[in-house]
Amino acid sequence: MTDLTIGKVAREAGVNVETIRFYERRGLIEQPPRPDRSFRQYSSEHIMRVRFIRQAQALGFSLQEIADLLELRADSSSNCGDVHSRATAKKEEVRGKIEKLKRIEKALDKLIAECPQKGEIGRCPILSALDGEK
Amino acid sequence: MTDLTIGKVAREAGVNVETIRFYERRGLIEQPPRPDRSFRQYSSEHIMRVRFIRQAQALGFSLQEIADLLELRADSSSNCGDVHSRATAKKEEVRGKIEKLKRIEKALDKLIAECPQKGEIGRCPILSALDGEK
DNA sequence: ATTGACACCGTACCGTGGTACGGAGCCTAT
DNA sequence: ATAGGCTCCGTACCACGGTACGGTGTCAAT
Repeated sequence: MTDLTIGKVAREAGVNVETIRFYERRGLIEQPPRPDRSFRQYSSEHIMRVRFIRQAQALGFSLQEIADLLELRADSSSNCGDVHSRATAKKEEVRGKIEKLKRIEKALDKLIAECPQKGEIGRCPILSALDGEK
Repeated sequence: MTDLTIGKVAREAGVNVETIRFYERRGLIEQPPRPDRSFRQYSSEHIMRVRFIRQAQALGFSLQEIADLLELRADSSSNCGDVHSRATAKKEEVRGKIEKLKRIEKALDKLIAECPQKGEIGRCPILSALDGEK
């Protein structure tokens, strides 16, 4: 029951087997014991770990940033403020991306409004707008 | 004066020489004439083309999508509505990204609010939130 | 004992948008 | 004519987050 092979961990965590090995190479997952240098023997902790990674990814953290978070957690000299600042920085980054996308949305809106939706392509105001300028 | 080498085009358009050649390989830029198989001889049209690409990129279009736009423009049977629909689709895509980022921002906000900013890492509510669940 | 399913490993490949490298060729001015 | 600067080309490399491949090894059940 407790003999978790890589395939079971992958299924439980909803990822591919190769992804587990990939995370291991990246140092995101602890090396599981391997008696007789045979198959990796995982524990349920490992499943948690993979889920942690996926949850953090869903919040926009890169694998490197996730590695940093995991290192923080493992280091008893770190405290909650360290994590707080990581999260705040990420939030600011996300806000920045939103602002940028909003500007793009506005620009597209403007172009779309100018377009008559018919007429020859040569006079398309959208394409013309993309043409010149700096 | 009109002998535009690749370097001049690159400077005028604000990109690297390699980028021009890269765009050419991708079919985004017409092959310029090359008398005697010597250096590429560009026209000011080429500079416009590179600027078009960069403007479109700034609006979130991928190089493939830009290639499609350029093909539309070159095809006399296409009309302004085709471009309009491309722009509208892109806008929807951008809106979707904004929504996703907003959800991430909210989730981060929630976690940040829960964090006491001090205390041992083992009880960090942010890290705990990332741990379990599906 | 054999079969089938899984695990092992290194390495290559995917898409995205370029950048960098290195040896060769060419072109212009001195 | 020779030096410096630009161009030529193919190919490799970067980040990012995986995915795929192929040959071999292992394990459990029949």
